[in-house]
Amino acid sequence: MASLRLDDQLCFGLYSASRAVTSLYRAVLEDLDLTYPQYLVMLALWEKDHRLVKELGAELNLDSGTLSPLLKRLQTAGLVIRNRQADDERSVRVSLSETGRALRDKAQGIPDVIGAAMGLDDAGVARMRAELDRLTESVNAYREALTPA
Amino acid sequence: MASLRLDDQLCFGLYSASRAVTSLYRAVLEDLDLTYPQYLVMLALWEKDHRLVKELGAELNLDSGTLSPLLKRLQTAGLVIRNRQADDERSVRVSLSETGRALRDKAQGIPDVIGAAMGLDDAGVARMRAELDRLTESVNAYREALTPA
DNA sequence: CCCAACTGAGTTGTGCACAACTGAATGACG
DNA sequence: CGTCATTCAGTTGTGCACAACTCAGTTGGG
Repeated sequence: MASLRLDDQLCFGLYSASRAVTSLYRAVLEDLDLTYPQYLVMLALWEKDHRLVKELGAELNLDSGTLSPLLKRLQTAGLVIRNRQADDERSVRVSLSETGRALRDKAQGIPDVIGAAMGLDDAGVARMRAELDRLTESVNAYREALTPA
Repeated sequence: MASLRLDDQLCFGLYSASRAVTSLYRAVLEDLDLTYPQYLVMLALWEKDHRLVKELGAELNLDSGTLSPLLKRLQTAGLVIRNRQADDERSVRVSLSETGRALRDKAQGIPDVIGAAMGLDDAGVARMRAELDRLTESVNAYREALTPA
């Protein structure tokens, strides 16, 4: 029987760590005028441009309720362009603008800064990453079993 | 030189894990009509009742901008009571109502459910918790060095 | 061919997080 | 003692996250 003590709970550690990292990103991303979720979208697009909103949602696990306004803000900032697909008018393709592509240079140093802040070597990062992925998968599977799909 | 690839980044793993766990809590806490941050406040109060808003903020790392409306909602729900301190009119003490204290019984089983969903034994939880705490501390120290306090 | 079911993006409403601010209460100090 | 800085809770405004919904577009079955 696990206790209700705050200190014992892994979830609170996770929640704290996630907020600490987001807070560091806030400071680091100030230069680029991006929020952390916006940065994640840019990362996805720098890796592979011209994606459907649906594809971005699948990669980042975000629904249209989060992505639509976020992408609208990125478009207003001049970083991305949105076009309805001709062959399927329901879909919207998101592409980097020239400015958006250029911003990648300014972002080059960010992963190293974050890595340094975490104080982990490559092996430590890889191990923790693997553990977190396993935990995410386990928790999601459990939740999906609860919620009748 | 770390890459800008989304898959490589520990931060994204952390972000995903945190959201997955919160999502599971959403399902589990539905019965109690609590959100996850509200549940954290209740945990803190079940552990030690009659706390100042400032103390809750220090324990949960939340400022008044988050806590004030959250506590107002808990009060509206009849779970807590807020009183200005007589000896220092700036401070507000938060106490459990009878209903709030009673809710603890309904919450007893939650940690075990979450533990089961994570699929970790006690040692695994303890180890991960320790790693996350170390990471949080490291990241916060780094960020505080960046931001001229 | 038609229509019912489904899909994809967007909107609305709620509740965090957090920065920046307000305003009252307290404390420090010259 | 007066005043100036600090402290504490609360408010305002922005941006996620997510549920629930809308609505146009597409698809599949009869």
